[in-house]
Formats: sequence, C-alpha cells, structure tokens
Amino acid sequence: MGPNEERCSIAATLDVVGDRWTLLILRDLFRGVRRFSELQSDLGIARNLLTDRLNRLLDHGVVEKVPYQQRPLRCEYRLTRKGADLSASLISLMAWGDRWYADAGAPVELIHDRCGNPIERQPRCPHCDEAVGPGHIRSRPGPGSLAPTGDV
Amino acid sequence: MGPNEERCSIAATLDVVGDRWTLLILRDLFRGVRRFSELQSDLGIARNLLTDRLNRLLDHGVVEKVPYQQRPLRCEYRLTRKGADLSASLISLMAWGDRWYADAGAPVELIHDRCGNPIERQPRCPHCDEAVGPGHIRSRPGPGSLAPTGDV
DNA sequence: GGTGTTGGTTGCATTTCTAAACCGACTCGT
DNA sequence: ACGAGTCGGTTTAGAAATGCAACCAACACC
Repeated sequence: MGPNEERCSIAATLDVVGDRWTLLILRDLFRGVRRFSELQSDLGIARNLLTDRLNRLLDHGVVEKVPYQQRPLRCEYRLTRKGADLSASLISLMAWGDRWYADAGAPVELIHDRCGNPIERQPRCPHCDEAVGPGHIRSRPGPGSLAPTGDV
Repeated sequence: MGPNEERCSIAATLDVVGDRWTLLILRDLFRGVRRFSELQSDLGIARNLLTDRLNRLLDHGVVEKVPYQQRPLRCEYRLTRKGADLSASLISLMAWGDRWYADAGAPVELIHDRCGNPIERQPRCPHCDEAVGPGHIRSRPGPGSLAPTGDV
C-alpha cells in the first residue's frame, strides 16, 4: 500500500487477516465452529464471501481443509499451527472489547487449562517481572531493519 | 451482524476498529504520525476515507483532536486512553507478522522504556508463572454472560 | 496579489459486498 | 426408482464502499 508498508509486520499481518470477516471466521474456528454451513449461519456472512475468505486463508496456510467424512466427501476447516498462533491477537482484541464495552463484565473468561486460573493479557517485561502499559513501551530497529525508532 | 454477535467482545472491538485502514491509522498514531497530511501520505489512503475513518475513531472516543497551532487553527489526532489501550492488540498482530513473515528477523523490536529489555507478547498465567500457548487456553462464561464454554 | 500549505469536500468510476437463486454430489425414506 | 433433504459451494444482479482526482477555504509568506 503506502510507502512505509514493506517493513512493517503489522501491515504484513493485516494483508493476511486484516479484514472484519476474516477475523470473525478465525474467532469461530477457535471456538470450534469448523464447517462451511455452520460458519455461514453463525456469522451471517454471504456464502461467496465465506468461500473467498476461506480460500484466502488456505492460500496463506492459516487454515487447512480436513475431511470429516467420505462419501460424500466433506471437509472442515481447521487452524494450522500458524493459524492457532493468532490466538494471542484475538485474545487482545477481546480484552479490549471486554474492557471498554462489556459493562456487565466480560461475557467470556479465558483460563489456563491446567490450573483453571484466568489468563493475563497484557504485554509484560520478563526482566522487571511486571506488566507494561501502553506508555512504557518504546521501539527500536530490530535485526530485520534500518528504520528509525519511535514510541508504541 | 450474525446471531452470535451481541455478546462477543471480539465482535464489539471489530465494530470499532475492524477495518484494515483503521488499524493502520492506529498503528501510525502509535508511531507518532498524527497529522492528516502525514497520515495520508504515509498510508497512501484516499483523503475522503481518511476523513471518514478519523471521524469514526473520534466518535468512538479512540482518538481526539488536539490543536497544535492557532491561526490557522490546525489540529492533530491523538490517541485517547481508550485508544492507547489498543496497543496490546497491535503488538500482538505485529508479533504474528514478525514470527511468520519477517524472515530476516523482526523489523522493529519493542522494549520496556525503563530497563531497555524486550517485551514478552504472549498470554501468560500469573498463577503458574508461565507463558500459555494456544492449545492450553480454555474459555468459560464470564460475569457478563450465560453462554456455553469452548476452547480458545 | 500570487503562491504554498494544511485539512478537508465533492463527484464519478471501480471494486467489493449482499442477497438470493441455482447446482452437483450424495443420502435417506418409501 | 423417485422425491426430498443436506452440504458445500457458484453465479448473478443490485447496493454499498472505496479510490482517485479535482476543487475549495483559511490562512501564511513574500
């Protein structure tokens, strides 16, 4: 897109999943909704768009098609490792919605499967062993760039 | 939208920022790009769309207009507290892009301003004191809902 | 008075999205 | 064997969103 897009991982990510429907599809896949018709009726998305978005996700290796029955051959869509790895992003978006729009409290709580305790969703500094708020994060060029530094 | 949208914080969030341009605008605001013309040329977005997206963000209280000079009165756009709070989401998206698309290493590194160490961007369990991967997160109804449970 | 900068608005062509009909492969009931 | 139903799509036509370029207003500077 713009001149500064090439070296930005946010833009790279949005090229793949930066679409309202795509993100909602991924949310449903995380929730265990995996079949075409289930996704369609759950989301209320037009069928051609659902086809298009799923194919795009297949192309990018974010989901894969897995047969759940033969004769007639029917497949469901599952997150690949790469796709599952988006959970942190969806969780962050959810955290923001919880915080700013869920007046009655979070509709859903996320918990660690092993211990049952709620999960923390803030960036944190392992060195200082504390959560790091928006105002205390800086950026600097990483191994893959020469760009200047700024605040995040 | 679909039938299951009402009580989902992800959908609520996407209603506000679930748009490719909106997320890129927010990224730029985090990076310190604040003026209309800077945003326009940096992103390569059409001016009418930029106007529209900024107004939408203003309406939702995610950004605010702050004069940076009088005569002629000119304003820049700044993140509110609510907007700044989206940093965790953008950071997660960036982390995913870094991981799956930055072959040469992350273009940008995020560090804690106080100590200069890189920030951890994974959800974690404060109880077990460890990072929690995608496969080890479960969901259950929170204080604001009656919905059934599933995996995330 | 003419030129430049900033922050827009307007109008029109192009792209994308929605809704609804249609289709192929198959199963099941009778 | 026939008709109805399910699943996973494709096609089509109209509505909405987007992109692009031109225009505009307020001012500064010279």
